[in-house]
Amino acid sequence: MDTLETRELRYFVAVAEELHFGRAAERLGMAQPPLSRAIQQLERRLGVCLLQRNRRGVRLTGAGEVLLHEGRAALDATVAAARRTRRAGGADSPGGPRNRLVLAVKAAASHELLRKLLDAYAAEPDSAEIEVLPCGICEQEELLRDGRADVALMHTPWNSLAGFDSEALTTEGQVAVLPAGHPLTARETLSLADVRDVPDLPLARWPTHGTYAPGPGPEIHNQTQLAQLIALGRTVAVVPDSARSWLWAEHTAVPLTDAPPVVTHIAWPAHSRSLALAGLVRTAARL
Amino acid sequence: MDTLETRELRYFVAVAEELHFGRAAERLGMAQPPLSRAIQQLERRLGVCLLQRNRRGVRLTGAGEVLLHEGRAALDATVAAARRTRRAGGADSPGGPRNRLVLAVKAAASHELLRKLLDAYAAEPDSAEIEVLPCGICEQEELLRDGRADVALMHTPWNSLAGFDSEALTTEGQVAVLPAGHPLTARETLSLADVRDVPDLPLARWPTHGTYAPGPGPEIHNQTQLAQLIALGRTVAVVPDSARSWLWAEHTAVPLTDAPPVVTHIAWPAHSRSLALAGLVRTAARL
DNA sequence: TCCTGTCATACCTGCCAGGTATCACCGCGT
DNA sequence: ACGCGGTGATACCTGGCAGGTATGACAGGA
Repeated sequence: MDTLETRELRYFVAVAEELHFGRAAERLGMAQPPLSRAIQQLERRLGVCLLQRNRRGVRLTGAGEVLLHEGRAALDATVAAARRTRRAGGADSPGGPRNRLVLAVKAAASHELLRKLLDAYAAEPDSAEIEVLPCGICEQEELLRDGRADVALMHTPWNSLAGFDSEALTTEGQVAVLPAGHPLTARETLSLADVRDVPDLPLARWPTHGTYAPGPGPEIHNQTQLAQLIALGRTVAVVPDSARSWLWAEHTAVPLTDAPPVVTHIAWPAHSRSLALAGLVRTAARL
Repeated sequence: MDTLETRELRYFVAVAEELHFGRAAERLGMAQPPLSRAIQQLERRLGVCLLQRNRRGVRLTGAGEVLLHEGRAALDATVAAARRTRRAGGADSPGGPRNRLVLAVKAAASHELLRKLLDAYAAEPDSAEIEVLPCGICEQEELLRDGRADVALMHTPWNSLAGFDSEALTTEGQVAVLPAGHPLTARETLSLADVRDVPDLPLARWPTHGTYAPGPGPEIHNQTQLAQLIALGRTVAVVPDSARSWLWAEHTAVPLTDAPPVVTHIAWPAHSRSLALAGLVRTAARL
């Protein structure tokens, strides 16, 4: 009577994202009419108008926006359930599942810490196998939510810890990375204002949740690309202290006095009850 | 292909909870054979054995336990989606939905704070209507998760904030509530050890998530009952400072030196994006 | 005014969810 | 040893609904 089926949520989210029945149907691999009908049924069952059909496109109502957000969360939870169940599948005897844990890490971030963590955890008795899943800049939240990962290393203020349990591991300052020999490298320290408006060196832009903030600087996709652009004297970047480990000879790092500190956390879905995860977190907290 | 339907999750959770196909089918209002078949299909689709069918009952495998936990979370998320969408339904124009917020509060806890919060929020411009939903001792988490409530007042260390966003509002100490005239009331302060083992006054037990820890003291269901039992000289209780407001003449409160402080939080689902909620939280943080 | 793009309607069909009847199997009493 | 009760699995059928095709209604633009 009043329970939404996953299928209906999938359909609605597709339509709400495309704002176009035809394209949504194509994306779902079905014809448009049954999709229209399914959405109508959904609206009737909920007793709520979700979409405002003006000829020439579709708009979300307030209730539609709510269902889009809540429905996405619910869909994530269901695919996470399927994935985690499959993952737990191989080992079976209730005694020793010998779980695998998938750990999501921003590529090249917190490398030292990660190495220490993996070594320390492997030395524990009964440690599970850890699969390291390298991911993009802000992808960890999504990976945890949809079950592709069980635990992640996150970095505030870039990642949001909302909805996860977490434990802070380390705090570090940030540095400006400049081309070696640039006039600013003569200074002992810099402020954010100093590097934000260098005329010849626009500040590099990282994607936040897949999109780039507008600005003059180049759009950076990975660390190597960034290193190269800095070495070529085309840009300047603000990165955590620990990034010094991958700097080149053509780079110079200058500490920033007023950049927000970067805190590395280990984070996991709040409802998690895995013993292996608990062990990993305990190990991390002791580092 | 690989997406779990809500129906399948409902079925599996029922079987996993009952550990009995017949009873689960009855609970679901269906016959047993289709249920058996549905679970088999689920196992085949996931490629995982979820249940160990020993004649004479059923047991969960490791993967089954994972799916039970994750599936419950996913089901909660879907019913929450439906409920919140319905609730957002009445008002429609994208401009002013005039939302209602449902606020879950442990009955009689933080009464003063709640009054101040409601008054302050009502005085705000554009404040939404707040429906106060009184609930049991540890029910708030469940209400938030399945969408019956949008926001709650919680009290650590009793409530867990895992999976929610929250803002701490007040901190208070705890007091021991004794029958007036009891020898211990002569003391200025007490320690937990003092009240834990009073021979004639066993410590009252509150339910935690629906179950009572074992112990000698009486099982308390509500505050009136507790007040009466203390007044009759049958038990002693440890309660937050603010509970002094409902004490009787036959009660005496003595501060405890080593009880953990009680922190009142306002908490809400981490992914919430409601403007009305944001306003309420802002008001609360300013109190 | 036609044409185009959009969503809704009408109607049909095949599949699958669910029901009934029954089986296979085990434990347990006598 | 034998039947009996209780368990989950199998076989088979059927109705409803998900999904497809064809087409309509309607708005906006040239």
